[in-house]
Amino acid sequence: MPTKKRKIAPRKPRTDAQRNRERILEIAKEAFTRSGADTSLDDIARDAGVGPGTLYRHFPTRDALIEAVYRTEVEKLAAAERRFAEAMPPIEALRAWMLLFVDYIATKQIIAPALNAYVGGASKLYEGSRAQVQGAIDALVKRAIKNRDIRTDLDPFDLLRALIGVSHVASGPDWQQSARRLVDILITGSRPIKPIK
Amino acid sequence: MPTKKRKIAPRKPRTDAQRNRERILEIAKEAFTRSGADTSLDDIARDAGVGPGTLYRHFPTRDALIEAVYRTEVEKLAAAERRFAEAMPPIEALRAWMLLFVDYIATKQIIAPALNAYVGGASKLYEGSRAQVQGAIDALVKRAIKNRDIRTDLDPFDLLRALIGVSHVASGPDWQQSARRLVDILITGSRPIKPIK
DNA sequence: GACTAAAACGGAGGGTGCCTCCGCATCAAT
DNA sequence: ATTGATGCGGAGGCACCCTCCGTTTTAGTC
Repeated sequence: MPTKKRKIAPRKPRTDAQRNRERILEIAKEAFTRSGADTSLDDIARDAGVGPGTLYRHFPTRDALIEAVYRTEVEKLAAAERRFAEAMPPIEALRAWMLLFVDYIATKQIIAPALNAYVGGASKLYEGSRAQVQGAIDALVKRAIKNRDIRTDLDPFDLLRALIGVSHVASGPDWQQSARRLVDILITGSRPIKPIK
Repeated sequence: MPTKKRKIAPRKPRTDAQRNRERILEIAKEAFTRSGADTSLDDIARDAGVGPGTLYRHFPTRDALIEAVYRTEVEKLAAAERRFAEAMPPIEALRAWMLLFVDYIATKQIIAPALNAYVGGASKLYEGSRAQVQGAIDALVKRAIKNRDIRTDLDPFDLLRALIGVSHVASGPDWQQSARRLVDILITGSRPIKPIK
């Protein structure tokens, strides 16, 4: 059996497939950002210049497509975590990242439903990017705890949940200020416990 | 012109219309609770023993139907506010109501989308019940402020936003505990400002 | 360059849900 | 009993979802 690793050679992926995939992603990103996450997939396919069959072969479900679009965005968030952690004191890094998170989610409505699937656990599709976000907030919280900026028993995942909530709700005229106030409240509430009065 | 108030007499509403309306509401409540807010409306109509036309005449949009189903639930929340306010000290009443709110929303998924429309302002449909919820939390916060339990600059609407967020996300194995922790954080963060350190 | 088999394409079409329209049935008032 | 208004319901047009499969394109081979 001279086949070292399954079959003889894995063959090179076709270039047209690759091209189509990217084109669909690009169009989908626009469409989702413009018209929300329930845009017609047939429309997206048409705009991308492919048949519906092609779209569905690349992305079997709507969620799969959303997830793919969304993954690149998540990577930017993870990158911001690293940047902030280097440049600011722990508690400020955490605050800044939380604000960025809210802003990010709010402007790209695509993500909200996907995020809900995080905590809902309804779908296994988002596992990959969930880990990224989780990793980012874990790092920030751990760092802030080590610096005694926040209480030791804070579960980062709780904070993530609250953040998703806040973001989800972000819209309306003054949501920016409201979000800022809420993040402040969350951070204040996460400070080390000090008996009041 | 002897017509005092528009036309002569407003005529009595038809009994069959009334009956159908109630039957639709009943079935819709079941269906939404059982299968989520995007159950087929044609199905609901069929289960209620009426034609789709009848359903749509009574409730022109899906949102209108959800709103109607949801209104009775909101009234229970408002009632709870009054009960708590009488029976507990302000801060505890607020906490208890917040927990009830989360629990309530989480168990009846119907409501979540409707709540988002509150703050999103996308729809004018929920104005009525929005006022009820707003009234409840306003009263609780005002009372707690008067008692110096929480900071004076807290906007009740912010708290409502955060609550909706928390609720929206409530699911998964340990969401109950998570929600409790988050409500605690929110309340701690809403305490009067005391310079730390 | 010609050949071949695998891989990908795309669009026709069946299924389902949304919502409207309008001829017909039912009801309140007389 | 009559009548005009009010409500009923389901057929049907539209849009979207997703699949299936005959045709086209491509990578690897000679």
